[in-house]
Amino acid sequence: MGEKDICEIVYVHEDVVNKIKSKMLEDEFLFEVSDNFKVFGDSTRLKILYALSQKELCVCDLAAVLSMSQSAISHQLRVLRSKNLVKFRREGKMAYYYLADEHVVAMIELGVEHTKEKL
Amino acid sequence: MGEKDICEIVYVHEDVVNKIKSKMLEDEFLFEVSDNFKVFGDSTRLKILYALSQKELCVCDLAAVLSMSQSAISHQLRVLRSKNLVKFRREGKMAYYYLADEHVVAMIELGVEHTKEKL
DNA sequence: TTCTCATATGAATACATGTTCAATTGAGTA
DNA sequence: TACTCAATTGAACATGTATTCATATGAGAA
Repeated sequence: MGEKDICEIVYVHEDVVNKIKSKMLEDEFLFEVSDNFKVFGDSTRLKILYALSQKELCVCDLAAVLSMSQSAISHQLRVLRSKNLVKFRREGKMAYYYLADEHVVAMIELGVEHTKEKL
Repeated sequence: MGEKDICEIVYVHEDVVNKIKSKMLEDEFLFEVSDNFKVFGDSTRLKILYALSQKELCVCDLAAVLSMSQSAISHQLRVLRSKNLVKFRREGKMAYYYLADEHVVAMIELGVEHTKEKL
């Protein structure tokens, strides 16, 4: 009886727990959702995304705008690419990055809104 | 000339960079926004929030629903409290937690929506 | 008071992650 | 070919953070 490391069934509201459990989304799915939020949870990446929401920019421009090293920016762009939040096109030696779609803008705007409201 | 650790001004699109720089939001503000996203960027916290969006629950119920230790849940609830995403009321020995406001629900829903669309 | 039990907390551990540094790639040019 | 330079990449380092374990708190019951 009772599961390890968890409070014993005896004093849990078993019916409520089961009901909520049945309503919960898949663990794997919620993990994915949180993983998506995580991308926006770093100020460097958020700045990059916000800058790109104004105009497509090359890596070097982004480095200048954020006052950070090209390498640091490039590493973060890699993350953003892997999450399909940004795309890029090559032009000569340069790589111009831009936001993948409108969802990204919507997400940023919601975050900005909610943060403003709490001031 | 040129800033340390940043690509030299010579090959940067100086005009573009300055324009974007002027349009950027305050560093401090964007840091705060990313910090807010970060709270949703952990699956345990997201699960807690999602569970609470169904019904207010005590710590022990949450532990049972998530199949995690009471201590782990309590630590995360502390984070959620500090970010004003959840509130709680005491009833005897128990502490019933519930979502602080509708913004939390809206945020979760947006995250869920965006994640679904990418499948 | 003493005991039980739901919750909270502090320290320690383990793991994840952002940045730097150095080296590499690859496109353009001489 | 050799050279330049924007961008990428890998390894190392430092920092952050989630969970566990042990303990403390504090309310209710005996």
